[in-house]
Amino acid sequence: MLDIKFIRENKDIVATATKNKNREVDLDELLALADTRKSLKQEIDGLNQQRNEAAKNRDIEKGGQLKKEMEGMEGEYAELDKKFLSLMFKVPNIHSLDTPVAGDETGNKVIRSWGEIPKFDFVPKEHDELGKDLGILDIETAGEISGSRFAYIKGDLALIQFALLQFCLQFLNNQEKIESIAKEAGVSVANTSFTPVIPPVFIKPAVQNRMARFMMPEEHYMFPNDDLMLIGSAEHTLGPIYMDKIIDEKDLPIRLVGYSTSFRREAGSHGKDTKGIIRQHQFDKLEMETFCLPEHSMQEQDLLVAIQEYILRALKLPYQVVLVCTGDMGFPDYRQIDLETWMPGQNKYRETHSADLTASFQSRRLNTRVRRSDGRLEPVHMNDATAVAMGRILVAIIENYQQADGSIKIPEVLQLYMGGQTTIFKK
RNA sequence: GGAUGGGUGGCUGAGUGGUCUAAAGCAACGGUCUUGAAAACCGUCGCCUUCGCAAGGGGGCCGUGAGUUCGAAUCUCACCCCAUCCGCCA
Repeated sequence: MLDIKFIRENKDIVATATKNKNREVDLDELLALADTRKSLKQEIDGLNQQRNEAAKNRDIEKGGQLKKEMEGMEGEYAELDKKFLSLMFKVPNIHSLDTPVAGDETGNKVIRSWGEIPKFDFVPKEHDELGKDLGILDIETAGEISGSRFAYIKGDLALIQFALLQFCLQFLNNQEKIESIAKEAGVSVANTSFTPVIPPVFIKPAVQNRMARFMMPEEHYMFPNDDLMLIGSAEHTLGPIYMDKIIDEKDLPIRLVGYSTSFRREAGSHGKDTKGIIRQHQFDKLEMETFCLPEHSMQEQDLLVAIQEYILRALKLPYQVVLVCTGDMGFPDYRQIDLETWMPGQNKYRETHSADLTASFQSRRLNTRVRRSDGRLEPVHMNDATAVAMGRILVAIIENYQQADGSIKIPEVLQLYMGGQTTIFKK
């Protein structure tokens, strides 16, 4: 959510950003509504003042009269307030100056790439075929047991997931490592390490709403009987961790890394990525969430991207860094940077990472503030970013590390966490 | 799931219809004293919103939402959450 004062004073910027993000909001209506709401509130405040005086003087007659006069006004105000807020919630975040302006994902800009696209002296296969042949991926059985878009990840592939987890948590929890990654990337930020968190996977819809994401209920698994829903990302329960709290400036930045399963209904993506485990109803993800001072948040996002790149480089997976354009970026994002990893089986880059800088957009709605050293209060800035989306990284490893005989080499950095095993063979 | 007790400012905690404009303590901040620090003493000290150049004033907030009343932290109802015990359980 934006600040109404900001909208009032920067109507053009907000209108342009909204249009660039393919959203529609009547800002004039919003501002008019804000004025009406404010003047009605002032009227109520005035009457309340009189009412308070009458009560103090035990003036029962005057009090009763005022009470009658005010009848319905509070309800009217509540109605107005509701309308006002529902419009406020429809205004997307503005975007950064360096965000490309374009209508759809074709406007995304590749800002750098790393690694050589591997050349095979055989026709590379897709991960689902390789996985099936090696007995480490069973989609058929999952289909019978749970339906489409589910899978059994078995044997050495399951071990690779735990190795990935170990590898990432080790360095994310290490200050010196964070410092060296930042230094290497030319980013100047605190070297605070990431606190590992295993968060809840259920969330109250009311709290999820306060994450200021454009929520489509049909995209989530909803449990109305319990007033709960399943999270689509660890970000959903990590972000609200300081809801309605004030953080001291000296305690920032706060960096969390959460490991959880993510659940997505994928209602709007029928027929898309139906093969393999690229798009699942359920996948595990290691997700970073950070809180920092406003003046540090761009650099903070740069650090998160540097960490993502560090992980892909360590795994020796070719990738490109994409600055996501206005038409493709998230509703609450100020700047979105995606990483796309090369998938030889599909012969293209596929999104494996996303880094969202939401600035004060989520924190304002969550009411997570920082007390500055001069006593001033303001919303903190928030960043969230993928560390490892397990499903898709497993796909990338299988496809990039496949050998002519159908076996799969294990990335060197993970071998340590797999008892020194170097290759996945058919058992 | 059953029973009981609770949710009050950053924290502890008093307050059971009107001097609550929420006591007191702790923490924090400023000062006095001191070579410095501690202690002691003095002072400041919630959030949102609105009017005002400012000083300052108004309104709202005691888990959330509705209600009763001239007047609600206090009474009523619903819901949420926490603690303890019992039951069940990884």
